Amino acid sequence: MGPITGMTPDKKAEAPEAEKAAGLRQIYRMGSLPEAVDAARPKATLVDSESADDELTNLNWLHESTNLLTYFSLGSEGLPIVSPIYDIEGDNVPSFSPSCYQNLEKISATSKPPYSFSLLIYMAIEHSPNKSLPVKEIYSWILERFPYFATAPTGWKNSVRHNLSLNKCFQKVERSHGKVNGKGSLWCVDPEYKPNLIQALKKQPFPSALAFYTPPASPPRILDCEKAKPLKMPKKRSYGSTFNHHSSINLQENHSAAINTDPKEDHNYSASSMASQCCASRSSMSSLSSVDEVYEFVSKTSHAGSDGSEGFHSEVDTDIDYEDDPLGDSGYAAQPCVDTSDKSQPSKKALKELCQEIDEELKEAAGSLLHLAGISTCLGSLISTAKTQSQKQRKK
DNA sequence: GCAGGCGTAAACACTT
DNA sequence: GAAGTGTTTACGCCTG
Repeated sequence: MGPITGMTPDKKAEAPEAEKAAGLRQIYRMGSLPEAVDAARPKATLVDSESADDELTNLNWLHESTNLLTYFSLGSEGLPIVSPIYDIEGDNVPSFSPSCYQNLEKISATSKPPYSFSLLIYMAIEHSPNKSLPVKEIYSWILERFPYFATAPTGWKNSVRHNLSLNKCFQKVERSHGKVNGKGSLWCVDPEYKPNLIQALKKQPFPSALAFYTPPASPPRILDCEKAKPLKMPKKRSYGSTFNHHSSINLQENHSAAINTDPKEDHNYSASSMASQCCASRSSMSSLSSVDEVYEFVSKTSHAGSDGSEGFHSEVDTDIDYEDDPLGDSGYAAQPCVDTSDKSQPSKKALKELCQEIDEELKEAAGSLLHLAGISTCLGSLISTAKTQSQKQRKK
């Protein structure tokens, strides 16, 4: 049944692209940005004081880190084409300035993105407001972000579908009950494997992958894939094994994903990175304030505001039927697995669900705030370290 | 050298 | 019937 040709001419034709990609990776690693990112990545939960000190007092690291810091701006706008992952958890997440990816963008337009298909799919799904997308929209998202595929052989779509089918990380969910909205089903990320995907993202050369991943500030949202019974039983074979379920990081439990005490997982962070330093700062936020406290606070706030509060975007606001808005970002976002027949006469249950959704949104917002706080802490720490170091040098 | 992850191609069934 | 979608199998490359 399988191909006789194996690596086809297509594959061979891609070889130069692969070289480019390889070169690209080198570029990523050569640049100060990823190195800076690496430089500050914590290697373990707690770095021993000496090594920590070494890292912190290393001027090269500092230099690079400060270089890095000049790159990102809070609230910067625009989407770096090749690094959409920063946006995974929301549009308000601070991002690197697109300028720092200018060169990469140029390259990426013609070269293969350095993400595996599973990650691309993950990013696409996560980018959707409701964390679920039909295959077609996954194509669109990838095409939009990675123009490379516009000119790539159509086989990549096959690969996407292949990944969706095979990869345990992805679950097929029914579209809205009793409705037939075009072909195919919606696909979402299996929450169980989400941390693993995130971890896989961390391994990517793009610093923003980790630096600006906003850890879930709330318990896993009840998404379509969680509401709906997966259409199929866990059937998938090896692809999902990339992400050993048992060794996965529990981001909910320990939202400092970058900090992993499991030596087996440590290789994932073999190179310390600025990205996770930011995350570390974020994680160190636990010393600043308890996430739970924020949950509580936000929860209370949301309850207080749920009876008419405004100004906070809820998915419900954009509850446009996918049928009506097939191309819009909002479309499938809101409709899947929600019986639209309920909308005409919002029941208490519907209202409760709505409140819950707003609640979740607020919790996520809290996460973003914590995230910002982490970055702020990170910046503060770096600046003070820089000052200390420069003072020391002046004295010498 | 081996295993696992990944990308790719292809065949087939099913749905729209 | 065509096109899109989903599943499965097979193979080669790359990396640890």
